[in-house]
Amino acid sequence: MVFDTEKFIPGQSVDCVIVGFDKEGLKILILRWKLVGLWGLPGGFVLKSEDLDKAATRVLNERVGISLPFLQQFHTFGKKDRRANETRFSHLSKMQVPQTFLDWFGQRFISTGYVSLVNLNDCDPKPDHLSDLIHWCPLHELPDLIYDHSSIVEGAIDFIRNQINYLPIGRRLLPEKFTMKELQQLYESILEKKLDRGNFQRKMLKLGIFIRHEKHLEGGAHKAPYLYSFDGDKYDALLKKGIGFAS
Amino acid sequence: MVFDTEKFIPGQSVDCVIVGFDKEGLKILILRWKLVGLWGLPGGFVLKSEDLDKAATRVLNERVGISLPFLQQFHTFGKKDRRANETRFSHLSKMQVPQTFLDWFGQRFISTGYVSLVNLNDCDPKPDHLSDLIHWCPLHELPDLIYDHSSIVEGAIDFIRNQINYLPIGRRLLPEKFTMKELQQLYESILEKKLDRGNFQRKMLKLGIFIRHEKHLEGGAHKAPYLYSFDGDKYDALLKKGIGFAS
DNA sequence: ACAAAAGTGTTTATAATACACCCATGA
DNA sequence: TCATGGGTGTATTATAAACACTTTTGT
Repeated sequence: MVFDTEKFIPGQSVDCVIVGFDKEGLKILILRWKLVGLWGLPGGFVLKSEDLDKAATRVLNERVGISLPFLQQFHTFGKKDRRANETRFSHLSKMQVPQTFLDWFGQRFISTGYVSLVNLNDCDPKPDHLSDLIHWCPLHELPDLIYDHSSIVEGAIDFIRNQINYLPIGRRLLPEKFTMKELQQLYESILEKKLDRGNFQRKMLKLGIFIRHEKHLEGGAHKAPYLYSFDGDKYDALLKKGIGFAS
Repeated sequence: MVFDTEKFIPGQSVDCVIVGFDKEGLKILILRWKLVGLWGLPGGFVLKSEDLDKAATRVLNERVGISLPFLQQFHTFGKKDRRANETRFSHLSKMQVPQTFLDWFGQRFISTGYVSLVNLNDCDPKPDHLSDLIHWCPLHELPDLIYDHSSIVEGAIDFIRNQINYLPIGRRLLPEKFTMKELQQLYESILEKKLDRGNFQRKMLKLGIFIRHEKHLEGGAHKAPYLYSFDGDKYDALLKKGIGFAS
C-alpha cells in the first residue's frame, strides 16, 4: 500500500471543495481515481495526532501547492450509507489490491467538508498517488462524482452564497489586480444573477477598500477600464463586519 | 459498563446545545457528570450503523423527551487536544472504573455540534446514566464546562445569531401563544441589543405569518396585549426566504 | 384620573433600484 | 465617426430608524 493506514483515524475523512474563478466562471478542482476512472473531490484522512483543520490544510497543500490557503469547514457529512450507495466500486474487491486497502476504503466514513477559495494563477495542481488526472472543472459542467461528492459541492456553493458577505471572495479568487467588471462577474457567478453595473461599482468603491492603479492597456475597441487591487488591511477589517455587495 | 462500547464508532461524538427561552432569557441545558461533579453539554456517541444526525436526535430525545426536535448541525470540533486539555478528569484513572470505560473515554474524539431550539414547557429533562443533575442554565450564568464545551456553546450562539433569519426562532422557542413583547424579547436576547417596539411590531405583522387571538387577560395595570400564534404553513414558507426582523 | 404598557401613526434618513448621460478608445 | 464599454449622475422607490400620539386597563 502507498500509505500506512495505521497513522490515520479510521472512519474520519476530509473533503475539499477548492474553488477558483476565471473569465469562464467558477471552477471546482476534481481528480480522477486511477483504479476506477471516476471523478471525485480531493480528500484525505486525519492523522491520529493532527487537528481536523490541519488535515484539510495538508490535503490542499499537497493538491494545489498553496501553503496559506483560505480554508473553512462548512458541513460534516455523516449519513451511514453515504459511501455504501456507490456501486461503481464493487468490482474493486476482485482486483489485485491489498486487503488492508480494501478494509480501509470499505469502512464507513464521516467526512467533514471544507471550502477553499484560491487564485487559479497561483495554483500548481498535482494528482495524488490514487489519481491520474486533475482538472479545474466549470461548476456547471461537473460530471457525476463518486459517493456523495456532488452534494458536497452543492453544500459548499450554498455555503459560499450564504456567507458571501463574510468570505474573502474578491481577495482570494481574483488575481492581484483586476477590473471592476471582473469583480462584478465574480459576484454574479456566485449569486447566479445579473447585478446593475453602475450600482455595483458605486457601492464597491464606497467601501474604501480599493487601490486604483493605472489604466488597463490591452485590446478592445472601447474605453480601457481601471485596474484595482485590495487594500489588504482595510479589506480584512471590513470583512469581519461583512462586505456588502449590490444585491 | 453501562453501555457497550462495541456498538459505537470510536472517536466520534455529538454534542447538543439545547436552547430554551423564558421570561428570564435564553437557557442552555447542561448536565452534571456523576463521577467528577463537573458540568457539560448533553452528548453521545454514534452507532456504527446510524446517521450522524440520527445520533443527535437520539441524544435529544433521551435527554429532553422531544421526538421531533428542531436540530441542526453547526460545526465539527476536531482539535487534537480538545479533550486532552481537561485536567480535572485525571484522577479518574485511579478510581474503581472498568478499563474499557477508561479506554473509551480516554480516546481522542472528533465531535459534531448540534443546536436545538425547544420550547421549555414541552420538555421533560432527564439525567442520563452518567449524570446526576440536569439544569436549564441562563446563557450568561453558565459555569465552566468540561472539555471545550464552553466554546461549543459560544459557537452555537454565534451560529444562531448569524442564521437568525433562517431559523425557526419564534416557532420553536416560544409557546403556542405569545405576545409581541415576548417575541421581541426573544430576538433581543439573541441579538443582545434593544429593538424599537413600534418598528418591531409593524415589521413582524407585515410578514403576514401571524394569527391574532383574543385579548390577554391576566394581571398588570395596563392595556392587555393581544395573543398571537404562528400560521404554520405561511411561517415555513417564509422561513426559506428568511424571516427578517427589525435589526 | 393616573400610570403603564399596548397599538398605531408620522417624519426623517438611509439605502436599493433603475436608468440616463457623457467619455475614452480602437476600428 | 461610430460602436462599445467604462465611469459617473440622477430620480424614484423602498426600507430603516426615531419618536410621538392615542388607547386600554387596573388601581
